[in-house]
Amino acid sequence: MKKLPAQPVSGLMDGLEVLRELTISASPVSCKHISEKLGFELTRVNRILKTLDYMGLACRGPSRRYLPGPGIHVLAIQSMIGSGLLKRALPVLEELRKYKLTIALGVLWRDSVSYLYHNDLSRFNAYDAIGRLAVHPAGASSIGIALLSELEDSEIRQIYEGQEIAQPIGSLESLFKEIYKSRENGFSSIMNAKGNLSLAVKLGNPAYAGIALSGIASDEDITKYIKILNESVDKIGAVK
Amino acid sequence: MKKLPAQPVSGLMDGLEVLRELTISASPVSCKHISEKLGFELTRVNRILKTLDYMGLACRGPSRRYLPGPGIHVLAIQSMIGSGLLKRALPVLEELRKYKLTIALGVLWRDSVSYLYHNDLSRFNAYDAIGRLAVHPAGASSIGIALLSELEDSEIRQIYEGQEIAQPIGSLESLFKEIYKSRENGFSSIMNAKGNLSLAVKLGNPAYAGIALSGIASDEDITKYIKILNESVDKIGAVK
DNA sequence: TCTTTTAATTGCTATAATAGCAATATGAAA
DNA sequence: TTTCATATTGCTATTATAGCAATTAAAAGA
Repeated sequence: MKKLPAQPVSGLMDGLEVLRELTISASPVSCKHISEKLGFELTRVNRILKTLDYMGLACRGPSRRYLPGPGIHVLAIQSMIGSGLLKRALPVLEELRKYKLTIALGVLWRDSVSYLYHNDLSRFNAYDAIGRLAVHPAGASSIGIALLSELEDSEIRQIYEGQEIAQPIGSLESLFKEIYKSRENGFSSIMNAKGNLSLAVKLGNPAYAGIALSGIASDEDITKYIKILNESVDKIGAVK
Repeated sequence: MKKLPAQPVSGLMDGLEVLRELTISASPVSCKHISEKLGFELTRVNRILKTLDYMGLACRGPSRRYLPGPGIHVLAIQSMIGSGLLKRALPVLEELRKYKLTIALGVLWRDSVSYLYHNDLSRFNAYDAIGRLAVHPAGASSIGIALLSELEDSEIRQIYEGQEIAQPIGSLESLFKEIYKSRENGFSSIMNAKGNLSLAVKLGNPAYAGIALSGIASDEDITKYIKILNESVDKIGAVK
């Protein structure tokens, strides 16, 4: 982890954390919820939300809860431009459709994975796969496990302090077991309720995203798919 | 414009402005450039950039200039999820391809328009149109003019203070002439070097984006296209 | 409809962060 | 190697902030 600068701008750090929580919440959220989720003092959360509201990045909805405001469209597009990941990754991910598996690209923030691309059994064209932007618990996602495995144990414990852990993992102990396996293997592997596997590898060093193939029969040789995923990582990384 | 809250978080406001400038810059930028562009004190810009660096949202490149860091991918995906605009707009924009015109969706920030979607003469499928994420001077864009027309004259003057104004507009006086026309018409109309028209309307109230059709022959009846654009706006607005 | 409960919002002020000047350090350019 | 331009940091007076508690505003319940 990078060293904290001598005079960090704490309003920027905390403010962005609050904004992120807004963006990945499926419904409007209360000051109280954010305060508890992020461990921030209630008044501070309120002041941040009112500042985001002023900037157009949040707005107060019914029941005095907050949701993203119209300014989020502007920030989203600007961030996508600055990121350039969509442009680089799309052709590579589209190429993976030939395997008829589910393809995903996602990122981790705290205990959640956000998907930029998710192509269920490769059935969709790119814009449907992109349009399936969604958030899932990190513990229930092979990408989530892969990316959590890059964090320090203490940081992981802090993230999950006071949080429930989603099925199928169910406990912090089980989560760590999966994380340790991922560290050892260099990829993560999760089996779903149907007995199929989801395999994920990390993108970037240090990792900022993960890509996954899932729907793999559990008796198949997974080394083939790990190789395919790692080649995709190399291609995405190489594209200008 | 919304009222400034009693205790705004100034680090969040200024910090996000700096981040935006990073995201839309085609190459790494210096502290000095950002200071002059945004009118911020140099040391403050440096502190903000160091904080963004710490957060992973910026990193220091060669020649001590800054560019977006790997964390921008995470913020980009989260913002896109919180925005939901891509999912809503894509089907509507794809429908417009039947007119064989150039289709665009973009947003305004300061003197720049950022395009989420830009489909040159409708030739591309969605993912190429999305992948053409780019930034252009607002004054050279029909979407830019349409969105600038929503701002107060004083705010526009402040944005362009000390900035050069891109061709074909060329001067602040010409820019205001186009803006006044857009306010009067309820849409903006720009003619390019080839004598074709670009028409844009605003999306959202207050507007947060614009959509445009361009490559229209200057002798065509534009009311047809204005109607089409306004219908598209209604469709995008209506989709959940 | 009225009362109670919950939580957002704001007043207030001691504390800590910050703004920003100027000095220093670091690369880039000559 | 020297010079120049700009990033970075030291320093401190000033201002913003943190956060408690009071007040206000909804939501929920009777």
